[in-house]
Amino acid sequence: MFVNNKNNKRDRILKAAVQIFARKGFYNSKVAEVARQAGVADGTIYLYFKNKDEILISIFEEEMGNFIAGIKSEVFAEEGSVSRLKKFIHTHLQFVRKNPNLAQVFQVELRQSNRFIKEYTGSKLKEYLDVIGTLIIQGQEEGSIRQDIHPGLVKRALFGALDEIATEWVLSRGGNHDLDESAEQVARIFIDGVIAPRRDSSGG
Amino acid sequence: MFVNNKNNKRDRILKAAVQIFARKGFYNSKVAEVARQAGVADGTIYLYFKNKDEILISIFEEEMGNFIAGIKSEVFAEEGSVSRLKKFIHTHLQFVRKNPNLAQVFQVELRQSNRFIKEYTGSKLKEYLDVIGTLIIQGQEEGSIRQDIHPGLVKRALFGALDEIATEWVLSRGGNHDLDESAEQVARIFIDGVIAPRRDSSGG
Amino acid sequence: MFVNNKNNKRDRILKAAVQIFARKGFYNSKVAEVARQAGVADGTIYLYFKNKDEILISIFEEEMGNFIAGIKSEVFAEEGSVSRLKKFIHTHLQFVRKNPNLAQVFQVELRQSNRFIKEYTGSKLKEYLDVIGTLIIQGQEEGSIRQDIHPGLVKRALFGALDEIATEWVLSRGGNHDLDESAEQVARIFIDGVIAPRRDSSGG
Amino acid sequence: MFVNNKNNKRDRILKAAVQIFARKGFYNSKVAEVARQAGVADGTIYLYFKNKDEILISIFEEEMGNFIAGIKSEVFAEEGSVSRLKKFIHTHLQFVRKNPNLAQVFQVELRQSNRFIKEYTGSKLKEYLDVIGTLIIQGQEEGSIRQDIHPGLVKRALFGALDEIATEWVLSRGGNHDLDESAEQVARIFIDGVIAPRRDSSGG
DNA sequence: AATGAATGAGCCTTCATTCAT
DNA sequence: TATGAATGAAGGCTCATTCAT
Repeated sequence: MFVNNKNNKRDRILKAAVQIFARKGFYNSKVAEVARQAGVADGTIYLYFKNKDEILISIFEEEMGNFIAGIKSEVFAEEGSVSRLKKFIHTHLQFVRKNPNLAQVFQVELRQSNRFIKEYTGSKLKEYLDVIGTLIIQGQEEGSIRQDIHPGLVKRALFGALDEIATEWVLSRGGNHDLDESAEQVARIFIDGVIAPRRDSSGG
Repeated sequence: MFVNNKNNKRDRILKAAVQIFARKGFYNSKVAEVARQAGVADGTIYLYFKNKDEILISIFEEEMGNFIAGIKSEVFAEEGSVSRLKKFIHTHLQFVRKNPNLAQVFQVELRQSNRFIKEYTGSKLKEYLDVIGTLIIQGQEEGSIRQDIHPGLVKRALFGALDEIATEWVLSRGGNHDLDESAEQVARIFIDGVIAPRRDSSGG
Repeated sequence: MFVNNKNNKRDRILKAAVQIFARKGFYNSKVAEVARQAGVADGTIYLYFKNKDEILISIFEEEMGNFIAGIKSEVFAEEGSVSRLKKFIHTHLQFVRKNPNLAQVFQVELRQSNRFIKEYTGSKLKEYLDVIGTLIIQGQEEGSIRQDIHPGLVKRALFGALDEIATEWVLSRGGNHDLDESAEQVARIFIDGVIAPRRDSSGG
Repeated sequence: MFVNNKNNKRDRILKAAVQIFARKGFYNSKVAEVARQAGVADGTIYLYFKNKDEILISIFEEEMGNFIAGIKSEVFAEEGSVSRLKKFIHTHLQFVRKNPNLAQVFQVELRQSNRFIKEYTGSKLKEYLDVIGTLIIQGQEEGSIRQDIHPGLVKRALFGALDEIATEWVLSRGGNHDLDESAEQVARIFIDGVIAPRRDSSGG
């Protein structure tokens, strides 16, 4: 789908970087290692990326771009905001399950680049969070989601919850639990809350 | 108020490190800067900490220890699991608001230490998460929290949500929103869900 | 004359190290000084040598290799073990006279590297000592050298004597005596002994 | 004999230094280690010695002083220069055998102190070498030692030979040979030479 | 005289980046 | 475009020495 022969080498570098960064962490990965893994010379890296940080940013920008496009089409194929929210949650964690190295970089290593955190306000991250925000707003408009919560807050809360669950899964290398089941649970919590249903309320 | 004058110097180093790490990031902070800020010689640092990583770990271990003790006493002073859950959420974000530097270190810099992430399975972090877990289990026992959710999942989801909100607040230096209001919202979402109340259920 | 232009830089570093180590001593020489003297950057050193100790080891290994080859060809061009022994003694001290810096490193600085002394059982040093050992054995076989001395002991004793004389010469920067005359004397002592010839033995 | 209760602590430091220096080498021995081994505080060392080098110098000066006095009385109890020379050789190597730690420091570690080698012209070492020199001169005067060798050269050659043999013995921790037998051999070589006796010369 | 906590100068080594080929 | 040898700034850590107690 995104086969681009012209940027063959650039892609190889990016793939190599994902492997290395995931395995050793950003700060402990050497540019020379990425070059070796990609099968190019050290200097070649700098023909495609301004510096080490830019490799990380590019991984995020480009892979995240693909992922956002994908999750959007999945989510908006559903009908109704609540269904779409469920779909979002499942798709997010499925992506993690299917791309553990990339997820490791997203979850953990990305945060180790100061330039990323401090300077990169993150159009892509913002765009991703806004998918959630949009869902919430639409739900509020259609009446299926309560009015007294801020979309901007929900999107952070939901993203944080998914992120933490993904991080734990990634760090424990999937040992601890089933991500699909986790998705089910997160959906339940965010949609219906943790509170026990009030029996008497339906009695009238 | 500070009990131990003996560890005066150790404390000063720790406080200084929190400042410096928060301001410049762990990897961009020099040991010499921490020393200068603490008013000690470079070498003195190594009388109290084995290496730079150990300073970070110690910040976490010790401050987190205090915080956990504090939040536990606050939370368990409340009656009922739902009230306790609310209290937990508010206290977590209040702590962030009152200790922005420390929060910055917890939220962002701590994750830049490989030793922390890879080796430190984190008894303190686990202990903190288990406060939430315990609340959920007690709520399930007393019937106020639904049975079909896993405490282990809720604790991750709630911690992740709070963590993400705190991170955004810390990175935007509090510009974007009011953390107390955010706490209110998170409580609402986790307890009651985002779904709109079913009108007919109340039988009116 | 210098065969390999390729290892131009490695050679320059080695030459520079000999100069610096001889002048200031191994432990008081800074890698940066060697680099400056060699006209390369600090980091370049580490493209050719794993660490500071390895520079010292390499000096020994390579220069000693050349020297051993040279002294062997000189010595074995002579006829008869006694003549060969004389030649060995003279050649050893001539080398010292002609390469005072290198000799300084061999005599003094090399012994300051723990790795050298403790770990380096020294194939080259052993090889050198064995040149003497071989001479003695051959002399014993041909009857020109007495049977009641151990070649392994003679080689140590002779090497030690030459070494000490060289060290004194090196440390006094040649001021005290003429090395060729010293060689003559050492040959005399080791071959004929210090004892006065017995007059009556010649049978009058 | 040299029990000096006043300098109890100074002695303990010196003894400790011999142990530590012998075990780990001068440059790899820490002053703090010597202090611990001696059972004193780090700072106490500096009440008795100006700096680390001075400890080494003092070991040499003081132990060497004792040793020189001892070897002199042993040697000059003998009659005749040749016998005295033999006695010297045996006593030197016996001392090594009986004081391996001290010998290790003399043979190896002492050379690692630049101040020692460069600045310390070594009155004690000179005094020791002069014991040999005196023997040779007396032998030449009494006619038992040949006139055509320089006492100054012999003393260096003999000291170097003994030193090298001792060093090997010390580094191999005595495994390789018997020092008394070595002494016998060295005496034979230095007195009679390595050359085979000329049969016909005595034949008349 | 004794302590030992504190000092801080010093240096080896790493590694992101450059540039001549 | 591509190379990879060369660069050199930067910093964590050590340890001999000091000094207030």
